[in-house]
Amino acid sequence: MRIGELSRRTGVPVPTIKYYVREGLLPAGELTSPNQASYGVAHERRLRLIRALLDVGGLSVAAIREVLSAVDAPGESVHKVLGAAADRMVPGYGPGGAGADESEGEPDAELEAAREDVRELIARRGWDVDDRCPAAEALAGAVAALDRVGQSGYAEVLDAFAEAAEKVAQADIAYVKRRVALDDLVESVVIGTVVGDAMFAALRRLAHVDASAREFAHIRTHD
Amino acid sequence: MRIGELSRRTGVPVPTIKYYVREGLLPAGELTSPNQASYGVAHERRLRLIRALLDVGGLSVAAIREVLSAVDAPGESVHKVLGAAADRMVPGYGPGGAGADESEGEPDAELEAAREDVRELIARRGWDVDDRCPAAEALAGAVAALDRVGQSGYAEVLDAFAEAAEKVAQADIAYVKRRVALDDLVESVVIGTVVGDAMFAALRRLAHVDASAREFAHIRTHD
DNA sequence: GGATAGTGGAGAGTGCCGCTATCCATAATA
DNA sequence: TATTATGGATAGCGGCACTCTCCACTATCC
Repeated sequence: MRIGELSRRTGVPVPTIKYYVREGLLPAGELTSPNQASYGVAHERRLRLIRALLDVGGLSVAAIREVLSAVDAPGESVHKVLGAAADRMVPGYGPGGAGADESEGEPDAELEAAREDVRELIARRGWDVDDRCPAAEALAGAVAALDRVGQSGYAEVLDAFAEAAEKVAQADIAYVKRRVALDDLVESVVIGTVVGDAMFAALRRLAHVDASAREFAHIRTHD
Repeated sequence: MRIGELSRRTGVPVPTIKYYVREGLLPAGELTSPNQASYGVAHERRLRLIRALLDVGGLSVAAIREVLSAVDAPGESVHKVLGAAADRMVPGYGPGGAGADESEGEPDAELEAAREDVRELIARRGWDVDDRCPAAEALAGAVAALDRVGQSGYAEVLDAFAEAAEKVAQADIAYVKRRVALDDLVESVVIGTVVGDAMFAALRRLAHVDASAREFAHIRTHD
């Protein structure tokens, strides 16, 4: 298959495919002559993955490159590869911490308190995770943001959220064990993680609307 | 309080505050003389909300403007205001549909099938929800993406996700009913929705890491 | 064999977005 | 009085995800 057909089958414009190749998201086609290359189903599959990560997951091109390099890294334990991929999927991941500058400056009391909350939560649930991994940092960042905005009481729901997250993670793992071959495992987890976030967020919104219809239909706002 | 102090208390640079005022995210300060204005705690609060929506929620400035205009709209039923706000918090929300062009072109079989799945799910759960609202469209978009990437079997987990989402939504509502005054209700729901998404995503990742340690510690990848 | 369309590769350009810099006349502060 | 801060407005910047343009060449159709 040449680039034009790859473009037709995926709906991605030819120049965009070339751009992805340049950016290292997609391997180049196999050259059959100096200016002729052929692409296979692996390219098509990878291209669809890229678009899903981009359009549904909202990852940046740089983040996708990182994630894919973890997907393609060979010969480690699955747990380690999954961890490496997961780290790179948290929004705001980058070399040297969770997006913000941090290093020097005032101590940031909310963030420190939030980190402590997160450590306690992890201990309470008996999770075998590093409390300084990107996901834990992201969680602390969210809790700190609630604090700063005067909704610190919202931390009360953390345990209910964690309970639900465990259930969801169990469903994720069960699906992967049931249906996915080892070769595709990491890729499946990546796509499941990223578009699963979007799915869950949408479902939560639907559940909110439903609950709000029952609770707030006849109550009016201020003003 | 003048703009400098507002800046110091929130950590937002003065030019950025001016920019938010220009963009209609933040009301202007009350003028005390031709070039002197005073800001109150309401401004500080609103500014922190903006930063949380921007930094943690990843909303665009345009989306924040939309959401805030729903927050400030007076005199409707709470349910309607919440619905309006919720609609605007869906990633990719905009005038005329879910981000993509759609109108004309090929029918997009995956998306249609996914919409049908979503309708069935909503019926199955007995949710009192419009199946064409932005959240339902976003869900269909995610399901369609899974389909396109060859993970259509992932729809098997939809019910488990929905179950968990209901639990989370119940916790959200319980929190709001317990702790929030009517005046702050919409704002609290907005912040809870947006940073709750980030919290849940982080928790799911932590639960994944924990589960993966148990399941995949000794299995190696391909290559 | 000749016309037309498509190709790989690479650099430059585009449009949007969230700021940031600069300027100015005026006002607060030391 | 000298310095610093302010409101308001316009212009510029850096990053990002493309998209355009150009070129010599190749494939394909008649």
